[in-house]
Order: sequence, then structure tokens, then C-alpha cells
Amino acid sequence: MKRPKRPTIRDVAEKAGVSIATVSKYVNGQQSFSQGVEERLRDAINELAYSQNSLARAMVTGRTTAIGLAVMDLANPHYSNVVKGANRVALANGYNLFVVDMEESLAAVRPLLEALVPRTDGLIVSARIPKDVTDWLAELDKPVAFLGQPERDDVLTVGTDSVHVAALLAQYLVRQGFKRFGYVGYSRAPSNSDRLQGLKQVLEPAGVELLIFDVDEPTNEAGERAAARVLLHPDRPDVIIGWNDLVAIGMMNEARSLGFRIPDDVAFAGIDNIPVSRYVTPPLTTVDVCSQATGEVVMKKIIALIEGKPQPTGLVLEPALITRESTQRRST
Amino acid sequence: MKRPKRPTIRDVAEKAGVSIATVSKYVNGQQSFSQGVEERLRDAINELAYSQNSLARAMVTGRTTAIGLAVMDLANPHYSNVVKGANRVALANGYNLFVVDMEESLAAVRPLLEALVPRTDGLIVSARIPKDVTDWLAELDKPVAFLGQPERDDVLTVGTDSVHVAALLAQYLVRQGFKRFGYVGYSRAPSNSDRLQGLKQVLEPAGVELLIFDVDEPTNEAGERAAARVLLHPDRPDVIIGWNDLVAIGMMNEARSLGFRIPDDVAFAGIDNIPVSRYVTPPLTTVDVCSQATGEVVMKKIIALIEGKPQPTGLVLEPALITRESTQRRST
DNA sequence: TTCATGGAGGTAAACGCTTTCCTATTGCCG
DNA sequence: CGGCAATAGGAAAGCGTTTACCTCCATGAA
Repeated sequence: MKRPKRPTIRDVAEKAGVSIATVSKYVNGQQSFSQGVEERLRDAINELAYSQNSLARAMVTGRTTAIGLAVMDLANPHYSNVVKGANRVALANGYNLFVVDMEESLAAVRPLLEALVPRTDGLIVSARIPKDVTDWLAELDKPVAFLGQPERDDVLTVGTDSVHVAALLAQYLVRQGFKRFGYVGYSRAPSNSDRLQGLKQVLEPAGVELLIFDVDEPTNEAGERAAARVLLHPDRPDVIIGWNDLVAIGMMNEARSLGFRIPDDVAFAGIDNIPVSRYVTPPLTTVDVCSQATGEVVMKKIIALIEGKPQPTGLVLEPALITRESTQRRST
Repeated sequence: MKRPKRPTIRDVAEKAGVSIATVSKYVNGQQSFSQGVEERLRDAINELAYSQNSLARAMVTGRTTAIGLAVMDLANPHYSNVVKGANRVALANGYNLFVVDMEESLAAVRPLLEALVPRTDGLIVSARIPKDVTDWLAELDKPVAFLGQPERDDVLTVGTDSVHVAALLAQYLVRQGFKRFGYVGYSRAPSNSDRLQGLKQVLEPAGVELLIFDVDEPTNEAGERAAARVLLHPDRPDVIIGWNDLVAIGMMNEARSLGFRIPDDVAFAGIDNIPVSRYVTPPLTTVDVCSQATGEVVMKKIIALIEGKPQPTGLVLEPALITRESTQRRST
């Protein structure tokens, strides 16, 4: 269909009657040229629609001007926002951002990253990948940053403190007068135990019950499936905290189908503050984990690292409690 | 910080005491080896933690086993789903998918794509990019596919028919008895006029009014901003169609804040059937545009193209009307 | 007129790999 | 034990660039 091979620097040189070195210098704006040469070069490039082969360039310079960002699930708005933030900063600094979706398939993650590494100057990887892969990445010859909770203290990690996030939410809910807490976690995430710790830290001293449930994926659908299990529990919670907003929203929806009034029969809260949490009914109480800022910060840091400026390895962002109607009882 | 240069095939060859050709053959499993060599190779590779430099490989083979997908806005769940579909198919076929977010910044799109082209075996680009870029892409030496409405008939394009999508929705709404239609479009998208055409095609014969408004970006926020303009119009519509679900949801939310009852005072419908449209209150009537299937289909086709199997250039998916409560009046 | 100066433009090596084409060794059969 | 095919392993070219280094010519100062 499209036979014509891409033109190379050699084609341009030939057409313009100069050496390839000259073309290279012209394309990269490295020196000035006599009027004749400059003109011929410009014409040749336009006629051939030449553009640099970034692969070949990267091979010799060792720089790709690209950064890779590997996330667990692009369909999760939390990650979409991280990507947004990262992308803006990358573009503003002249880097391209290549995003790859690991699809929660932890097994296949290594080859995927191996393919990504040589194509980029630095990598941002969402945590929650196998330890051996983490270690391999950390030993790499190029900067790597992680999203989430630090697993090693010698590598750049950006995120909020899960313990703190959970505690923040629990404190507020206790103050609201809730007595029986349900937590629907995602045990495959390492930070699940941190969140539990944060909850217990607040709930135990307050003498409040905590029932723990689990979902097998952090999605709306999993939340819907989990809802009945939680709501029909003999000791039904009066407030349910979802692993994230997606799970909480799924549960809340199902709860309504089952005839529960929210928040009066049962209240819900999530974590992440994804955009839609404002739009569901009732609007969802949640904790803002600075998704977009995370992307921005991690990108700034990794660019600094790429450019040889050493950076502190850990960076924790301050979460913010977002209270909405899903936890505000009229009686209170 | 991380001084050690990545090991190359040469390091492995040296350590194992063989030639680099042998290492290459081993790594790519191209021939059998004597026991001694095989063992030394395996050990050397493990000890050095060697992995191929995919850039160098791509240079010589001319194949990257990667596909690029450039979308307008990754934060739009419609695109997230396209990506999901595409990613699954890519992975299943041994390709990596690199996603880039063009951020609606049409000006900077050309350099971005120029960087992407040499790094991939094929490109999928969401339509709505400048004509000259489209043409440049179409002339490329590698397969390109577009998402959306075909702008040229010699290049693979996958999507739903915008005229049809709009008509489908309009038909249903007319049948529901709505009399004054509002349409809040996104005029910067070429398909906006197709949608208008689809609406008019149905509404004019039915003798139904159509008021047209515009948003400057297809987001929740833009919907919220537009809502007042539409709702306070002297000739207020009894049903409002948003450019997409995001806009519709934003408007609906604002409408409720303004005290309108939905759908009794004013009904809303969107387009795309993004996941959250089920979870808002009331659930949003919309048209499913097969986001995920679009991704799957376009990826299958482009892989076929890469592997030399010619494909039909156009492929239109059948949209499906999704009726929900946001347009179901109790009175009806 | 001469000679240093500087800048335009060229030559060739190198980046890390694959692949074609050889060579040399092995195993097998008669 | 001789001869042949089969096959393990190596040498070298080449993918499209950049870049260090070199040459050459024009310019200007003495």
C-alpha cells in the first residue's frame, strides 16, 4: 500500500548535494550555512518530507527525550489524572510521555518494562509491582520513579501516605458519630495494610467496630458485587469505606437498588477524589490524594534527575479530606 | 547515582567467551547450542541482568513490535475505554502499546507524532487533527488508522457514524414526547456538524424545535458552565442533549443545583455511554458508541495491516441506544 | 603580499544490534 | 577409516544518526 521507504538523512544529503554531516547539523541547528546550502537543504527536506529518525538519533546520543509512565489501569480516573499532570509537565519541558497500561497483569510486567526502558530517558512506574522488578528497575542506569508508597528508600517515590489518608477519613467519620465501620479493601495492593493500620489507629481508641471485606479488583463492578455481602452482614455497618471511589460508588449504587437510603441507612466514603465522585448521588465523601499533583511532581523530579540534578528520594503529598453528602446524616 | 552502563550484547559475549553473533542467536532462540555454550550464555545473561536494547534491534530489523495510540484526552473515559480495548488486543498479539495524550493541543501534534512514528510499527490516531497532519500520516511508510469519522477513503478508519448516532437518539426522544430540544455541541470537533445533521434529519420532519449551544471543551466543567445559559434561555428546552456524557453530566448536576427536577422539568441525554453514566442520578440516557470495541477492532485491523494483510479501509460500528431514567418522565 | 584566524563543510567512527555468508567441527554411513 | 552432510559458531556489513576531528577557503591584519 505505502511502498515508499521513509527518506533518510542520506537521501536529503544527496538531493541537496552536501554531506550527511551537514544535513545533521542543519536539522539540529548547530551552525550557520551559506545561503545556497541552506536553501537547498530546506527544499530537499520539504520535498522529501524528511523527518529525523528518533530511534537512530537516540542510539547515538543516548538520549530519547521521552519518558515512560506505566500505570496499573488507565481506566481508573485516578491514574488518568496522574497522567494528565505528568503529561503537562513533560510537554512543557520538551519531553514526550509514553503511557503504558499494565492491566493489573503483574506477571507480564517485566517484559513490558524491558521494552520501555531503552526507549526512554526515565521511567515512572506505579508501585504494586513485584519486588524483583522493583529491584531491577532501581538498579537501572536511568532514573526511575515510583508512584505510591516507598518500598525502598533509595529511589524516588511520590504519593500520599496511606496510613495518614485512612486515618484522616476515619477521624472525620468518628466525629460524625458513626459506630460500626465497614472497610472494603483491595488486599492485592500493598498499601491495603497501611490503610487498615490507619483505620485501626483511629477506630480502636474510639472503641468503634470495624468489619473488613475485600474486593478482587478496584472497580465499580467489584464494588457492586461486594455491596450485598457487606450490607446483608448480620452486624451491618452504618458507614462503609471503599478501597477507592470506584468501589464506593459501585457499592453505593447497589445499596440504593437494594432499597437503602444513603446516608441515613448506610453512609459511604471513598478515597482518591476522582472527578465523578462529585456527580454521583449523593455526592461522595472522599480523600483527595492529589492525583494530578502527583503526576506533576513526579515528572518534575524525574526530569531533574535526568538532567543530573540529584533529588530527595521520598516525597509525600498532603491528602485532603473532602466531605460531601454521602456521610452527612440529616439527624446530625 | 547509577553509574553502571547497561550491559550490551558485547559484554555478554565477552563474559561467555563467544561472539556477539552467538549471543544474538541465543537471545532470539534462532539455533541450538552446545551444552557448554548454552550454559555460559545463560549465566552471563543472568549475572549481568542483560536485556536487549529494543532500539538497536528495531534499527536493524525495521520492526519495533510496538504500536502507538494518540488520543485527544486520556481523562475522557471514552478514550480510556478505547485504550483498554486496543491494549488487550495488542498485548495478546505480542505488541506493546504506547499511548500519548495530545491534550487537545492541535498545534503541537505534528512533532509529537513525528517522534512517535519511528518508534512504532503502526499508528492509531484519533481523528480531529489538522488536515495536513492527516495527509502526512496517510503517506507514511507504515500503517496508520484513524478513530472516528473517515476524512479520506484510502485510510483505515474505525468508529460509529455520527449522523446515525445523533439520529438514533433524536428518534427515541421524539417518541418520548419531547417538544423543545436543546443541543450543546462541541463545534471544534468536525463530527459536530454530522451530529447536528443527524438531529435535524429527525427533528425537522417531526416539527420539533432545536436550540443549539456550544461548549469550548468536552468536559464536565464545560457542561456545568453551559447549563445556566441553556436552562435560563427564554424558550427553555424540555430535553437537552450534551456533546458527550461528560458535558451532559456536568449540565445535569448544575441543573439540579439550580433547582430543576430531572427529568420532569428538563431531561438530559448524552453520547458515549461512559461507565459513570450509569451511576449518576438519574442514570443518564445515552448512546453507546462501542468505545472498547472500537479499540479492539482498530487494533486488530492495524496489526493485520502491519503483517501485510490488506484490510478494508472503513469500518463503522453500530451504536446502541441506552435508555435510562434521565429521559423517562413519570407522566409518560 | 603573507599569514594567522575562523567558520563552512566533509570524513569516518561509533551507537547496539541482526543477519548473511563462511569456516570448521562433528556425527554418521558405508 | 574415509567421505559427506549437517550444524555450531564467527566475521563483517549495515540500520540512520551524531560528533570529533580535519580540510579548505575566505577574510582581515600586518
